[in-house]
Amino acid sequence: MDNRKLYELHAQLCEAFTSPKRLEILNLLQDKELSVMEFIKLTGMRQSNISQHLSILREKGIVKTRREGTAVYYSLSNPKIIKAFNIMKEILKESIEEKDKITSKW
Amino acid sequence: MDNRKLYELHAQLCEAFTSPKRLEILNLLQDKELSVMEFIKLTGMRQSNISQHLSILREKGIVKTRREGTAVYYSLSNPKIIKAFNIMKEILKESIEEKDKITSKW
DNA sequence: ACAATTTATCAGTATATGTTAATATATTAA
DNA sequence: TTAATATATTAACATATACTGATAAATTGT
Repeated sequence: MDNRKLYELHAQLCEAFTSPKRLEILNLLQDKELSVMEFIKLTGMRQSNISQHLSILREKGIVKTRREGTAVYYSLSNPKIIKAFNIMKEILKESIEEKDKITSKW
Repeated sequence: MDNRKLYELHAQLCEAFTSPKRLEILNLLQDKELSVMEFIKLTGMRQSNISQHLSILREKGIVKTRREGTAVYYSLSNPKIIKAFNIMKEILKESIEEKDKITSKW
């Protein structure tokens, strides 16, 4: 595939991860599926807001859905995403440690 | 660290990766350092635009700089970011393959 | 068919982001 | 000090995003 096209897709994927709320949602989905009602109880977010965030994640193919009665259950399409998140968290940790090292010299 | 705070930081980091141009810049920095002039030659982007993108990457601690005369050389602060990118690319590849599988049934 | 429950969508508003052209700053050499 | 070169910053504009409250749609049980 053309590199420019790949950067475009990669960038569009990352847009999903620029919201703390969506990251919270994805972290809750690490090892289980959840319905919208369960998200509301666990996060305290508004129903419309949660549905919107889930809709964004679904559009991008990051989560998939399964209906059971009136409830819709969400789960990760590709659990590999957790691996990417863990690397990001390592980077954040190292970045914070680096900052601490510098400020501790003052 | 508080989870909410971590999601906030993680989200802010990912904002850096929502621009195809910044991803192109970071990919060029995979194994070498580059000056702004070199970026201009390699990408064809405008000088002000490249400086702005580099500024965003530097603010977020993703790249670091080294001055040599009038030239400023940019390089990755933490090469681990490439590992995260590679996982993302795998996910994109698998996502595309999945779509192909579905459409080939029609 | 109707009510209750759960989820999705819409309209409106506020805030954030990316791009360009112009200008400012920093460094070096003459 | 001045000119030349490389980089950074700014202002202006256009576009995109997030949130809320209200409403619509889907499913189930009576």
